[in-house]
Amino acid sequence: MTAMSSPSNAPGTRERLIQAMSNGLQIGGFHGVALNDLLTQAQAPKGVLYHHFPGGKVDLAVAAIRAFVTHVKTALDGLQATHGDPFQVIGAWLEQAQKALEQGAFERTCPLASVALDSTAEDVVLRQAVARGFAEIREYLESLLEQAGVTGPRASALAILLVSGYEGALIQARVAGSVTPLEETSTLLLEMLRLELTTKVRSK
Amino acid sequence: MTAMSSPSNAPGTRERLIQAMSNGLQIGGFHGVALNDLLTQAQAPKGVLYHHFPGGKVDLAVAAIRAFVTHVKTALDGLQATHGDPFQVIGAWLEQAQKALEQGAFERTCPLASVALDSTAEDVVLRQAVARGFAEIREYLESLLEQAGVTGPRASALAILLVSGYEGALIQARVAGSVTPLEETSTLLLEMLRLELTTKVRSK
DNA sequence: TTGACACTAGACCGACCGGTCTACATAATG
DNA sequence: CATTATGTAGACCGGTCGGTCTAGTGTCAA
Repeated sequence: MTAMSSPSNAPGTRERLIQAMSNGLQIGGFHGVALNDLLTQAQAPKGVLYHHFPGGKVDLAVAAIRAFVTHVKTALDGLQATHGDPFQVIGAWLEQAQKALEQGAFERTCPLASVALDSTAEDVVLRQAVARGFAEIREYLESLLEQAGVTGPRASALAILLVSGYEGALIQARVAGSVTPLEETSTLLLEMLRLELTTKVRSK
Repeated sequence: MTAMSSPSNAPGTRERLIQAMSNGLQIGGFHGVALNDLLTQAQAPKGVLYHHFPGGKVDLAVAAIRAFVTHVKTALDGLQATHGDPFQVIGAWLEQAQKALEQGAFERTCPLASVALDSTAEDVVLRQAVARGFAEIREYLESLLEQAGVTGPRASALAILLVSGYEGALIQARVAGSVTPLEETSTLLLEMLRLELTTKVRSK
């Protein structure tokens, strides 16, 4: 193995490329982001991209999606460490999303969503990566809800709703240039969750 | 005025272009769709596009967005005519969306969402068109809920949630290649709505 | 030392994109 | 009939895209 670089070292070129692609996907989507821009942003020449990602743009995008999902799960892990109650974890997650939205001036959305929408049926690998990402996040939320006493199928349905509401709210917030859609959606989502949890606790 | 063509006549070239762009936006998004493809699809040469839409691609997309929103509102009007209860109208709307999703083999999504995500901050007109479209749909749902006795602010919040859930569910359904996300989301959304309406009726 | 290998580096290319341009058909208007 | 509006038609262009190619660099192992 080479002296340095591969996994876990400096901000390695490979990682910078992934980071740049992640940014690009959040801002402009898969078709909207130009490879040359990413390379400029990552201070890297063309060849290095082809070296690390033989599959080119698609390959890099898949890596960025994977990295993003990992990032989300890590963030949720962190929240889980500071908040005992699953309900509070989800509340904190939505709150955090709102702050991120404001900080990003409403230009950053979920890369999963953007890739999901501007990919066509031919982009099989891209779609699969997104599908898997969503599934992982849903599973995480699902297990969180189950910890709070919600039964399997119900937890699964609620996890889907949480993701639906979150993604849909981000879309509306972006074009409106306002946090209101996310705010209102979060409030109602949490309201519903609270209702669910108290009911479940009663029946426990 | 010319003998024929302008508004409401044959399937006019202009309308065919709008229709093609609408398809394109639903399938590949703004950046994902090629003008040449649209022209082939609409059996029209380049010049005719420039004639009808001096602003080019953006102009055409705005028209397609407008047309789509009108189409949605018309569809809701139709549902309202056959279903007296606002709750049933929304239920029928979600059901219809599910059928459309299956018929389109999960490739057609809401053009509002796709444009919202693959447009950047520079695409002002595009963003505004989408923002207005979302606002109009929300207002429609809001008035529907108010008819059912929900008070203003609450109706507004619920309208936002409905759109959020709907859009987010479509995204998940698309990449999953399954109606399940939309099914589950719809069920929970309607459940919440029913709870809301019975509560309101009681307090009426 | 030297060969192999991982990585960096950027010039280059064909394809395609959106946009512009000029030419033509049709038909209402004077 | 001539004129002008409106709409149809497609060749053409500059710019940019993603992808490929060849060359250079540093560091291991033999």
